[in-house]
Amino acid sequence: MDREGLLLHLEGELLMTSQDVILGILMETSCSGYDIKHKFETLFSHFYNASYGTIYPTLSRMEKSGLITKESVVQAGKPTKNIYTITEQGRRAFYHYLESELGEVEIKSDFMIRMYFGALAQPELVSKWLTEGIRNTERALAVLYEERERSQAILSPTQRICLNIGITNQENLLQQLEAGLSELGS
Amino acid sequence: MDREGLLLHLEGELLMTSQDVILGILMETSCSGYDIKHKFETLFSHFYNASYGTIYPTLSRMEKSGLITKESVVQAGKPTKNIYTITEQGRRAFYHYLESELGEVEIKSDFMIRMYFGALAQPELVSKWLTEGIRNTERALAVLYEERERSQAILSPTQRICLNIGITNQENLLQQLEAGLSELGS
DNA sequence: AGACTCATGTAAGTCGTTACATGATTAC
DNA sequence: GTAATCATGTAACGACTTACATGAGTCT
Repeated sequence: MDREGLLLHLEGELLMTSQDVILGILMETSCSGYDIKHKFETLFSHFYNASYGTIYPTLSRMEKSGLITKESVVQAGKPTKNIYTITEQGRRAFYHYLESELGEVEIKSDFMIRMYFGALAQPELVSKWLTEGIRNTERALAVLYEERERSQAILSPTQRICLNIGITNQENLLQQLEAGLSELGS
Repeated sequence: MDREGLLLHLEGELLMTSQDVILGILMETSCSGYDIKHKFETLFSHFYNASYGTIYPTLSRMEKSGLITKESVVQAGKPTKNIYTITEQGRRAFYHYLESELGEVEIKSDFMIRMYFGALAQPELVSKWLTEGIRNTERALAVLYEERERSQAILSPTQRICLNIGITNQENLLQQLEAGLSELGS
């Protein structure tokens, strides 16, 4: 009886975690936790982020489980840093992630939520949000433009797609926000 | 000594949570947990989501703290449902959220991460991701177009901005993905 | 004098997901 | 007969953020 019973959750989703992203970064070049955070804030900013409170404990855990190795580098005039390098086991773990099922986009946009409920707020508040949204988008675009300038020649084909998606998306967003602001202001 | 010490974290960020979004939904109309989930999957899908495992416990907590009231509605041929209605205290809490500082966009896109590391994957895998991405985007667009058809006339100005951003973003994404796929395929 | 960059880490707590548990009705 | 829709809820667990803690060097 019940031949299908007893824990049949073998196909659990196993979504992308910080560990997978860190493995990918270390596939390209060895990094410190600080370097990784910097990449999150520049290269990955429009599709991923994680705080130091995630990065450092994750790196420790990964070292313990043999996915990466640590090397302490003493520097003159700067704090000592820990450079992490991926191991063969780490590479296998990364390829395993690439073979796994594609996960959904997870997004929580406070700005869009406020826009949706904008009719319940005072018009000045909505204008403030739009102005702030425009400023944020311009800042994000500046980072992306700079990245394109700096690394266009060395980008892989898929990185170029990635960057194009980011840039066109932010440009579109900026245009919509500006149109919205002038529409509401009139 | 140390007159600035002793817990000076009075300006904690207090980011948007599910509770704020649920309050916003209930500002417009009373809903069951099931109805709220449905709204998340249609109206909010491209900028917010939450599972039943968040919605139901949040509704219970909100009722206990007096932000909403519950009414059980017995239905013929369907399960009994709990309809939640916002209270005056709940309205105040929502206005308080609207006055709070605008939070950053939180985004984790497995798809974009894979694109970024695409050079490390086999070309067929990348094509599969792109094809899947195109399918997902088309599905999202269909939902948005349908929403525009159904409710264009009754949308508030900011909801129209919201919908325009969603549609133009997805259209742009679709275009970029298709361009990317044909570029890689050749 | 103050701000920023470089650099690492922990502790407490929040927030949220997944899987489990149930079950009638309707549509194909 | 099988899938989808309608409907609610809990328990275990995982992932992540914030605040705290420290500190030298450089730039304005």
